[in-house]
Amino acid sequence: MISNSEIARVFSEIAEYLEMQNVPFKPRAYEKVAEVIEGISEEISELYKRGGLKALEEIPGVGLSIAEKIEELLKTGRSKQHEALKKELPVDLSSFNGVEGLGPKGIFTLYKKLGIRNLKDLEKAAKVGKIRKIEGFGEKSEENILKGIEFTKKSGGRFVLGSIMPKIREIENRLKNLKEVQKIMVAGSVRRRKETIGDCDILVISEKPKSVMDYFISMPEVARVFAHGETKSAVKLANGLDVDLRVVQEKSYGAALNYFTGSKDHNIALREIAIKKGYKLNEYGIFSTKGGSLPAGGRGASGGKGFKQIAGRTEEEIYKNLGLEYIEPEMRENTGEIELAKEKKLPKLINYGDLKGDLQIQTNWTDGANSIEEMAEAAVKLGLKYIAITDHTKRLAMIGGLDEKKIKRQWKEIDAMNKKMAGKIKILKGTECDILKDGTLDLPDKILEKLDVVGVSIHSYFNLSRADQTKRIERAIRNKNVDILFHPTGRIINKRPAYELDLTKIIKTAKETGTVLEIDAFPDRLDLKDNHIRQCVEARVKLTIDSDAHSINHLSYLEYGLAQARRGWAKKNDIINTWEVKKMMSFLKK
DNA sequence: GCCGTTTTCGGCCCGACTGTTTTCAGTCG
Repeated sequence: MISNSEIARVFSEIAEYLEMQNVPFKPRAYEKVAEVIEGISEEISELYKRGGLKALEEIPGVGLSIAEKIEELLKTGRSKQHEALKKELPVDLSSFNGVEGLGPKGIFTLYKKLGIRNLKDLEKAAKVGKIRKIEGFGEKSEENILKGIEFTKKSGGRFVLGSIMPKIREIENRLKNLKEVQKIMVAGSVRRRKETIGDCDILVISEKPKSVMDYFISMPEVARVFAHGETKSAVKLANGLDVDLRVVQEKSYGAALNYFTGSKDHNIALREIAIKKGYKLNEYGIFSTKGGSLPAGGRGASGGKGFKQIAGRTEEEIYKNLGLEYIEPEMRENTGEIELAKEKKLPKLINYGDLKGDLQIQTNWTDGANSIEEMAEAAVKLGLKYIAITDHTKRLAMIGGLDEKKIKRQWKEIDAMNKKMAGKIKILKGTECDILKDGTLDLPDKILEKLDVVGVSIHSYFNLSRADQTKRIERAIRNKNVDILFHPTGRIINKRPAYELDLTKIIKTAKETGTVLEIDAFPDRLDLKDNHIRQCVEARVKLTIDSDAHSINHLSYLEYGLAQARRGWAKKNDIINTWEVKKMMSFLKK
């Protein structure tokens, strides 16, 4: 059955084909629908099975015409319109992704004039100087295309947030230390803490933008400069990350921060609200459009001239003037937060720093790098009050998974360590017990019932059918000794997709059995992911945010799990390791 | 092609920068 992301890809390609042919408005409609579908956690096929065409039309951005195309895709796996467009314009759209500065119009021209269909054709034509001869292109654009091809070959794709964050913070701190910089903030998808980011937007207030820009484009890690202006510069770092720097005035800082934080859809919705109120919203502020006249356009024209600025200094006053509650950056995806903000009914999100414990930690008893004591000491430094030691079990023989005998020996060490560290931290006896193929567990019940924290997870047979995988997991969490399902979907970002499973069903079963689902905070796992988290919160299934640390350096990954929890609209009370150890344990053992 | 406490028809977000132009289209966010 065709998956949500495959459906989304078909629609985004239709959008691009239509864009190439200069069709008005439709591209945006298809593009929007692709984004929405990508973000839906339930499989569209399930939705359709349940409610037919009607249910499809319930999806925001889907009307009758697109609903029918989804139906066609579900039934035949293909779309006639998509294939017709592809036949008419046989270019490999995905291969051009990431060639900076070349969009649908450019691709169209190059196809018509030179028959370029893919990246290889493009490279060949550019190398022999054919592109510069095409009207609308020149020497410079040809050069940029070649550079773009080089970089897509090298990097390509999006960055895992947790792996790129240290670099971003380093640059942020360096800029912060410039005496010309009064204030600095990283905006964009980084501020919204998306699990992967395509680029990084940095905003500063400065009286001397030129010297800030000059410093920025000459940083040692800058590999290419795309733009270098008074208010905006854009570079690519040697690691492939695109970084944009914008200088704004203090009176527009809040508006700019809001604008550059996005998401795009959130911003569009805000602007529509502004228009209805007789305002204009742009990156300079909210402006009254009544009685003013439009400024002359053209190069260098700034947004607000001729209008009266009503707000813009802070984000708070932007939202306030639009009649909205302040919306946290992690929620700004236009998936219902604006409606709630209108009614002043936004949830109070869990805060960074709210975690008191970590319920998944590996040690050198199996594949971890550090001892129980070292992990505990590191946790104390982070301000945690309790941790669970959850080494793997014997099925993972390769890494020396614990059997009955060995885990009993580990208990003795934990007992001794608890004595030694009494008052500083509580170390809980746990396991990351393997779920076997049939859904039974890798340790006997008589061991499991003695543990403080029983986590279970899948490390084998990723290819079972959806029905079998779901049954397997359900059987495991129905074991009365099981407390938590670790990394429930098994995906590794940019490496491995989630195994086939019916998560909606798992959530239902977890609700019934009181099983906690995990938000594994390891940067390339983030499993559950944001929209799954939201599904759990809505179903009132409790969650835990764990680092899955394999060394003392990994404990700080909790931050990234917490960020996803906020993106999933989780409140403090939805997450059991925000509780004191006593309350948390009595919940698990209930 | 979608959508509606201004609309079931007539709208559809907005500005900076670049390259190739001599007034603007394309791209990006």
